[in-house]
Amino acid sequence: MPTLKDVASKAGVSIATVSRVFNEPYKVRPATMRQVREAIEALDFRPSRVARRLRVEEGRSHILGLVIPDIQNPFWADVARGVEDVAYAQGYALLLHNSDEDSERQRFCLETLVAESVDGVILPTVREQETEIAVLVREGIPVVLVDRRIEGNRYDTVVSDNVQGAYEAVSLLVRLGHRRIGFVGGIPNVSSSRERRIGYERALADHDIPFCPELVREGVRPKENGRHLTGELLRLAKPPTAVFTNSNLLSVGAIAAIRECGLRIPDDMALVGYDELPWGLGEALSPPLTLVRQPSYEMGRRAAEMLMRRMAEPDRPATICTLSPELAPGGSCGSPPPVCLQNGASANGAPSVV
Amino acid sequence: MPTLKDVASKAGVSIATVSRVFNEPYKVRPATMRQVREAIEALDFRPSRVARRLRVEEGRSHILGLVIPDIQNPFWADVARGVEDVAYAQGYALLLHNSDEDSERQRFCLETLVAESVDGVILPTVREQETEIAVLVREGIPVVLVDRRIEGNRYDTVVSDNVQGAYEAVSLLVRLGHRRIGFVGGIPNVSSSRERRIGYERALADHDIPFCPELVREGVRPKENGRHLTGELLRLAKPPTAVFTNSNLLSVGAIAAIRECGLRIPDDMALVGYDELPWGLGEALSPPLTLVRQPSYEMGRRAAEMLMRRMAEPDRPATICTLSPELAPGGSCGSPPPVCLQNGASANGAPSVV
DNA sequence: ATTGAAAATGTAAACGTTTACATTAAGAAT
DNA sequence: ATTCTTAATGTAAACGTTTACATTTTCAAT
Repeated sequence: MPTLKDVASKAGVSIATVSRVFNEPYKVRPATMRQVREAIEALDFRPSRVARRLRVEEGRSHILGLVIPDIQNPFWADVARGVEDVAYAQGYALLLHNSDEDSERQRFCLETLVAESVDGVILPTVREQETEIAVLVREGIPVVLVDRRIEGNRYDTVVSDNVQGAYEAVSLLVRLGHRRIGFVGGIPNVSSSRERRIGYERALADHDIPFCPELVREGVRPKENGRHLTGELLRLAKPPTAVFTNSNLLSVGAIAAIRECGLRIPDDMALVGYDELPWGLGEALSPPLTLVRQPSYEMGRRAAEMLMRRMAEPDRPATICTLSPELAPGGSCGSPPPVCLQNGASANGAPSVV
Repeated sequence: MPTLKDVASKAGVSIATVSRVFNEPYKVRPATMRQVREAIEALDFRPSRVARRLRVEEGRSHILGLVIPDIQNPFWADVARGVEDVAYAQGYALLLHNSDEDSERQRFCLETLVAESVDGVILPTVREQETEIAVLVREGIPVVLVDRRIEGNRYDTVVSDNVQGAYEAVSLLVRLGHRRIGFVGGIPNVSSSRERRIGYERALADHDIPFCPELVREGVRPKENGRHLTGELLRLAKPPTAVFTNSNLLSVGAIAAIRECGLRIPDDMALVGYDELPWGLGEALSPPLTLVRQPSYEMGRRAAEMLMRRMAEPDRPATICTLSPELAPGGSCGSPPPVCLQNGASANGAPSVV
């Protein structure tokens, strides 16, 4: 691998001049420029990003870190793709880690990112009151949270309006005549889950339906749980007539559970999910799955853009970017839904939309 | 960010000693060790991987590069996850890029990886007769190919047996009585696509069914094409009675096309796909999708392990690792299939299995 | 106590850049 | 021609490690 020195001696100049060709081209005379360019070409030289990173003041290493729970979840794959696309557009490389919702692994990821002196990090936190982020903060590495927020709003964050999304989903079911609506949720101590539950309860309250604790099931690990939790609901003495699942994976589990019980969707059990199934596969089901769609790719893009902006202006105040989810009607909730997208005052007291 | 120097002065030793605590602990006296450890603890010091990377001889930078066409495709997400898991287990970080099947973008990715002086790279090549890899080879950076091979077998490669997979899928359709079987394939100049077509033709030949060119459709970009290509087949004067789609995405498109034409699966049109749908969603369809399942996660794992091994022994001969695909029966091809998995001599002349 | 070998530690160079500063070259103004 | 100003280039230090080599310490053997 040729170095600055090689190029310099080949072109008959000093290494500083070669470096300038890359970083401050206006400072080098056209004639010299040409010589150097030739040498670079001849040797097929590309500067080492590693050496550069070591020398340059922070914020210019041109690497971004992304830590997500699991790249196999299409929601996160979308986010990752969004991030990568803007990174690529700006010449940034992307260091990817899967945290697996595991604090220990997350700690390792973040420490690695610090040790690699990345310019910035995008991550959904594992939990509320997260302490791991401190590592980044201490090093002055910009962070953007995505999908999940942390109380205090001290960090740039991109979320979608989970309260609203859940509110609309549940309201739809109510309008279709359901009064016993099951809630199948994920890890309760991440903000997105909690907010969806708030939306659920608020929708019930607004329609004068009493809240019934036994209809709420929340799972810690999202493995087999969609099926398991839904199964519990179905076996209740007085089972719900509709189920609202809180993530794509939970929806898939719920479908399996409902089928296992020999019930039919939507005749015996109505279903509304959260998050799109990959490739719009929800539409390929029969009946198609009604769900709340989050702009996942867009969330990734925004997060990356936000990060770039923060890197440029480290002192700007933290902003929360709230994107709107969208109710995508299918047949899984019963008779085709009437117009239902309420675009009004955001249902919760979410911080300013950017 | 504290440095070696800070730790050294705090512990009252030289930086070399501190460094040794990390790299050659047996060379430092227990008493000194303790002091240094305390200083490290107190300052929360973590060595800079960047500086380390600059100094250390190649092959120890502890970063791997992964370039895949698209992380949003669950097949690649699986592969990526497999790679990341073994990387994590060994303390490696992972630099991820999406090439988008685009040579230009792929070139950029590889150049970045070189500039980051990664220890090794895992990639499915964009095309046969790939020239971009030369960059890596010239720098002596180990490469492992995955899913697609390059003629000459000069590189470590992990593939699944595409000829066999396609052969079994088509044979199944034949056994179910189909004689006009459509072939919907992807980019023809990557090895996996070509091999699947070989399997298709071989199965036809072995069952004395004439090959019919009009039944073969191959698309370049996998966007809307599953639907488009299948549509073409359905509108033929003499349409096929069954369709074999070559990737998960193509299968989804085919389902859409078949429905659009008002046909029913499997009564009016039988369907066998390739690659699992995410989360086994193929099983949630009605009828469930019959498909050839590749061990995608395992392929990622193997590739990463192979890479580690090559990094350890740069001079070992290139090996091709061929994994077996598996026919996963569903209802989409008609009446439940009889026993069909042929485990015999591999159908093609694939190189030695590792 | 001395010696010597082995173990522990320190010193300093190197890795490939960037950049402040010093030096030289190039023109413009006299 | 001389001087001055500005532009172009060079020099060398720094970034935070690792490691060959030099030096010091330790301690068993005499």
